[in-house]
Amino acid sequence: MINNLSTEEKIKDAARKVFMTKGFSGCTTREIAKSVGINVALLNYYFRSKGKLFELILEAALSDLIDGMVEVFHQDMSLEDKTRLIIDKEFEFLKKYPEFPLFIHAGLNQESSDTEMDLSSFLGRLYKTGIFEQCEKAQAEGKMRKVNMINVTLLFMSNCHFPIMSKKLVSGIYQIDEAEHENLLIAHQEIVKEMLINYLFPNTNQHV
Amino acid sequence: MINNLSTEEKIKDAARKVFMTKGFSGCTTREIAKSVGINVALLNYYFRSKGKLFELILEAALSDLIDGMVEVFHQDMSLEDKTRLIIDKEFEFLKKYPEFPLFIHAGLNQESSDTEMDLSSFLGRLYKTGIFEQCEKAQAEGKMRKVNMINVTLLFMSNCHFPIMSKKLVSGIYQIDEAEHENLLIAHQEIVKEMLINYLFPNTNQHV
DNA sequence: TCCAAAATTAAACAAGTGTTTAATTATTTT
DNA sequence: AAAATAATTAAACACTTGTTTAATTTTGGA
Repeated sequence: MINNLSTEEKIKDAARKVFMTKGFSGCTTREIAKSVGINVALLNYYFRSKGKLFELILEAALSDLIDGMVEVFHQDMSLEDKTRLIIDKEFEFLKKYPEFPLFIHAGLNQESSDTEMDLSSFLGRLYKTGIFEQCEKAQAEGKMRKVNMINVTLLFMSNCHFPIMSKKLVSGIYQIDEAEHENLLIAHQEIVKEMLINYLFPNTNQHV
Repeated sequence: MINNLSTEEKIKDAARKVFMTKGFSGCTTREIAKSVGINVALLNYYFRSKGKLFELILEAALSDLIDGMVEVFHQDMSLEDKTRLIIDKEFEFLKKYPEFPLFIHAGLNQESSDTEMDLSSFLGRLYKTGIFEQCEKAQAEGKMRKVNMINVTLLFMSNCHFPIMSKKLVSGIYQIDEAEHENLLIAHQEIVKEMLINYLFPNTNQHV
């Protein structure tokens, strides 16, 4: 049993990699098994089915997404600083794992399981950081624009996730190569930061 | 041959519907054929292979995307008005076809064909509208913020496409139902308009 | 050392996959 | 109306799919 967890973890790692790049129906269990160096039956021995394994990976990815936010929200800094930090961290993370957003949104639309995935637990984790109170207070004091928090979430995610997941479309239309697209993202990161801060905190309009 | 084009078109319509919701590897040729009421062989008779059919649908979808932009860019109005109009049109369109953005981006990452899809033709169609000159002029006159046009494109698409494609994630985390999400989008549409106009045209800062 | 439990495999299963072939029906042309 | 072409189908092909079964190997504790 010494290497037990290791095998299970190796399968999860391989599955994550394959599912992320090819999606649920875009790959086979044999492909995953092969990339670990094991038999297909062993995969089902640990995870019962392809669907169960996929759900596990998807749920873990979603958890990672929330973790990233929570880590920033939890800190003791101004909302402006949190805005900058979260955008920087998100861009940094997504550049490393560019398939992440597409995987999550396509994955949630995947009917791999009979029961819809329960995402309600994530809200509690966000609440516990106190970020909502901090925003509420700032809004009451007129320091932050009065925008519903779901809209705020949407603004952040839109402007961080989409630029990464649209790489093929954008670089295809504008005929730019890998390096140019990287520079595009670097510039965009600053644009997004300034735009969101200007919009959400209109009074604190000075540049950093 | 009287109903010839009709059958071909019926297959394309069905394929569009099925591919959009389930993706390339998420559906079967038999499923598409069945939904048209024809034999699988007939599908290949017209389109040679599943991959060819998919490419056709994807390319048409991309063309539609560009068409929507071109239609607005081509008109004789201020950049601010074009901004408002294009956001309104985009939201309206995407509410009708919410699978559209995910289909396009997942589709471009799909390796259904050996050759990468050529998107360079779309750039020409955008150029011919004169939108780039109009922006260049406005930027030279200090009326528009000096931002690379690719970044501008990214800002628009991010804030229009992402809110639609993230429906499952957002409504799942925040536990809101269909109707509430619809209201969320209505509010977001206005937020995006104001935010983008404020950012891109900082001098013309008064509200409409 | 021996044994039971766990880990791993080869092989098979039944169903589904994209695609093709050969035949049949419908339509157009002569 | 006959011949030729186009549209459509049933059936098969070869292969892949997720999953299971039964057997084998490895491992940990008595």
